[in-house]
Amino acid sequence: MGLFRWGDELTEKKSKRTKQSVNRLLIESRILRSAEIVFAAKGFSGASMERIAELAKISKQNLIYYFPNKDLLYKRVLKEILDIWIEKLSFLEHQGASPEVVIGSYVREKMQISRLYPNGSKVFAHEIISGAPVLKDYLISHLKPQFDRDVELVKSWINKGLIEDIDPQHLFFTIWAATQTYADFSVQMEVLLGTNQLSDDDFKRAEIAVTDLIVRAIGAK
Amino acid sequence: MGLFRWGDELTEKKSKRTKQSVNRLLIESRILRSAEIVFAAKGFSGASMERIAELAKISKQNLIYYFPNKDLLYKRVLKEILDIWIEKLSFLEHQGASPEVVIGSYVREKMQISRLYPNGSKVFAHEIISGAPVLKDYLISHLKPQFDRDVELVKSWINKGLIEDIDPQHLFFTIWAATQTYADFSVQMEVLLGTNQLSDDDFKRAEIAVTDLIVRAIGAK
DNA sequence: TTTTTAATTTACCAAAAGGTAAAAAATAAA
DNA sequence: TTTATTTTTTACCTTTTGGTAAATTAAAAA
Repeated sequence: MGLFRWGDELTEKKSKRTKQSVNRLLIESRILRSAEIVFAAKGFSGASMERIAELAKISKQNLIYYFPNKDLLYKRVLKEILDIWIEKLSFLEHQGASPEVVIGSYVREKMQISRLYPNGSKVFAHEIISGAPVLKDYLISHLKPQFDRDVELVKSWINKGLIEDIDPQHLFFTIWAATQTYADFSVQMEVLLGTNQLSDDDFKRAEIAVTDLIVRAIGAK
Repeated sequence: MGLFRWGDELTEKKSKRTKQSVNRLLIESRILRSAEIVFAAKGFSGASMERIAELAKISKQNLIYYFPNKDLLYKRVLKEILDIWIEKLSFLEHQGASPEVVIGSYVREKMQISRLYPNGSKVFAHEIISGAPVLKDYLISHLKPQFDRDVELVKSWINKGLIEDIDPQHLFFTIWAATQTYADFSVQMEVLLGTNQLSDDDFKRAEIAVTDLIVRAIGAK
């Protein structure tokens, strides 16, 4: 929670749960969902406050009442997806478990996030592709230390002979890419699989395919 | 060449190689390179003609003289990267070769494209993430048939017992994602690897890591 | 019921955007 | 050298954009 200082101020004014404040939270989350959709489709620069307001079914001026400017709204949307990742993607938690189990569950978790939060994932992708103008500091201060620790764990697996001698850093890059792509590039997949929208079944198959592939790639013994 | 009808008209007016027409080609390619950078950084909607012109060191009006509108310029940039992929990424060419060789060289080729044409790759990524408003038809008419053929080849490998029983479609998705990510998400990698820019050495290591990983994953025998 | 606070609407605005139109300058062809 | 063509510049124009300011309405607290 305290990880970010991004626009939380707005909602954190010691809310007693009045009818009004509940309604405010409702509207805010409707706005955030709309913003997520628009940012996912257009990136930060391409998104317009007008369009976000329209999707949220309020006026632009009213949107600005809830989120005084576009930057703040964008940061809040980014924060949401990062919080989800932090919550659900911890590598070190099951430190005792076997590599196969740890990596298997990590991959499955990330696949599920791609399915459940495709828009957040896309917003993140736009941000990184665009050079991470907003997130760079976060990547340095939070992601890198965790990454370094996770890499060490994989190295220890290699040293114990539990998995093949793989480059741990690039293993992570591949896992992230292979799972993230089910959110970001879903349109391409839909075309290639000849479907209108990736179904639960498509995702189930994808999850199995990717998990198997990665597990086989590390050569867990 | 005939694959696209996107703005080629401009350059295809039976050019005799006069000093002028050579200069024109020079300026056009300077513009295309600038456009690629701006589209890569901001996506279509976020890019401005003004900024592209500025990078190309001409006036906006002059830019419009060479490329009458933004759509056309965007399509030309997309066409460039697609042409490169078509030229360098043919799966069926070495049909006789072993799975390991075919997939290995495919992965290596795609990695090199990510290194040599990161901006084109990013423009493509923005386009797909945004729902492929421009490229959807192309994906259906050109990419899907090729994809289907490539999938059949992998299936035949499986049937002959040359590789593990893998879902071929998702294998391709993973290969694309794992290689593409070295263009699209390079900023994140730079942070995590603690470097300012991915070096040739980083790319060499990445190429080996990803190739090994995929080859091991298919369990080529 | 009156006063305070919160939410919404109305009215603007300056800057940036993608372009059009036409004149001026530079180059090539006759 | 004159004429035709290509390139560049200058001057505008409309629409969209993010945002301010203030008035109005709705709801909650005293």
